[in-house]
Amino acid sequence: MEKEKTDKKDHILDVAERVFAELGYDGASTRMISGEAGVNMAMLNYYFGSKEGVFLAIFERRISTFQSLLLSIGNDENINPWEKLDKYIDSYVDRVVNNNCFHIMLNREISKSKKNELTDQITDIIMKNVNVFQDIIAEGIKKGDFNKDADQQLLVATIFGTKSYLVNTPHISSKVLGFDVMDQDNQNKLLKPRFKAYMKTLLKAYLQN
Amino acid sequence: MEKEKTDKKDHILDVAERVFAELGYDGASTRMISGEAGVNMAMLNYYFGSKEGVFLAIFERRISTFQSLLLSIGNDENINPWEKLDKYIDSYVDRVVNNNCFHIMLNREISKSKKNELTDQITDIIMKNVNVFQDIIAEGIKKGDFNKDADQQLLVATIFGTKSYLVNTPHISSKVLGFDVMDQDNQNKLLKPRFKAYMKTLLKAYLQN
DNA sequence: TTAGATTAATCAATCGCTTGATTAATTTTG
DNA sequence: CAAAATTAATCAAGCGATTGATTAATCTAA
Repeated sequence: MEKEKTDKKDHILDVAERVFAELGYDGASTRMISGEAGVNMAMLNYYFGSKEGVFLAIFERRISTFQSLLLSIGNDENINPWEKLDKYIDSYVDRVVNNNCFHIMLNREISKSKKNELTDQITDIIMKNVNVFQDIIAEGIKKGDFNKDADQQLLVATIFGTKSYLVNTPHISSKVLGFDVMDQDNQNKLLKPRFKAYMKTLLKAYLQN
Repeated sequence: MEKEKTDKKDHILDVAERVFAELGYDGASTRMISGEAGVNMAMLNYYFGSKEGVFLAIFERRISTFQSLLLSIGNDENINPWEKLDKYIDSYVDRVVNNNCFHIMLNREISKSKKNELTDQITDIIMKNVNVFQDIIAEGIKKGDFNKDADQQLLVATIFGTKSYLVNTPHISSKVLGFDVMDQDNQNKLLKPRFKAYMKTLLKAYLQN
């Protein structure tokens, strides 16, 4: 029973994540989510307290493991900055593409220019990921591996922005790339390897002395 | 009266653009927009027919001149691809940063993964801008100025994605850059020149043979 | 006077959420 | 063990509030 309960909650979160990504937080109604998940509407509030509670539950489910994964790369003292960069890119691309619905949802909320409790929470979490990346760059510059004139901050904008463009605006990026980036098969066979290779080449070109 | 009417409509669109950027299309109510604009709610429908009509009016007001500006750069036969790239970046950065509210609004809508009439219209317009950029790159590669191994498509993702990161997620980018990117003074003195210089350096590093 | 501009009042629809009741599962107790 | 008591899960119904939109009355200006 305990197992089934967890599965059901997980199922609701799966559906909610997709619907939020499709229609946005405001555009998605609790009736729609519960309907597509095949549960009574009151269950959302029973399990998660509120609509915002559902959103936060999706959030918490995704971030914890990802966070520690990236940190372990950043703190690994046995590899040099170039290798760290490669590893970071590989892990980041895999994760972001696999959980694209979540990242679409995430980005939509954080792009509201008016602050609120929710955006503040999201900002804090995202900044941790950003800091790991920035530390890698800073270390590489300090050690003399990377070009000291590189703009660390805007480089952050480039890696995370390029990802956002590909994942968060699928209608555009699909037209640009010539295949459906929302299709899981395309993601694994076409998008991921190409994105990784491109990003490494780009960073190498910019960061090398 | 005719003049005043135009001014009033423009004022409504200014307010609506900002409110849409702050709260998203769904999150912004017609009551809120009319309230902040100081007009009766029914005026929105009187002038623009519907909430979506307001949104589209904002859209039409912004795109036409921008479109032809970029096209004139792309079609200029008196300058080489490198110069075109520089000009494109300058114009694009200026425009996007100046009209950041509009672009936040724009990006939020296009990042809904579920298609609708609105997203289709937006997609078409955006693709025109993208195509101008891509033509410049393709021309440069063809002429031998740019590295033929460059990934044209992902380069599109990088320039537009980097911009999105800086402009559309101001809470994040402000923390990364260390100043408020929504402040107009910071935009002109700090963000624009730095963004332009960085983008040119980055593209040069990646595209040079 | 009259067409256009503006208003307050109102519409039906939908929103998130709560309720009270019912069923299913678990625990307690004799 | 089995009856009783308790808890958890699920449901249909409906709440008040808000949404975008419309109406009809009023006002303004040429």
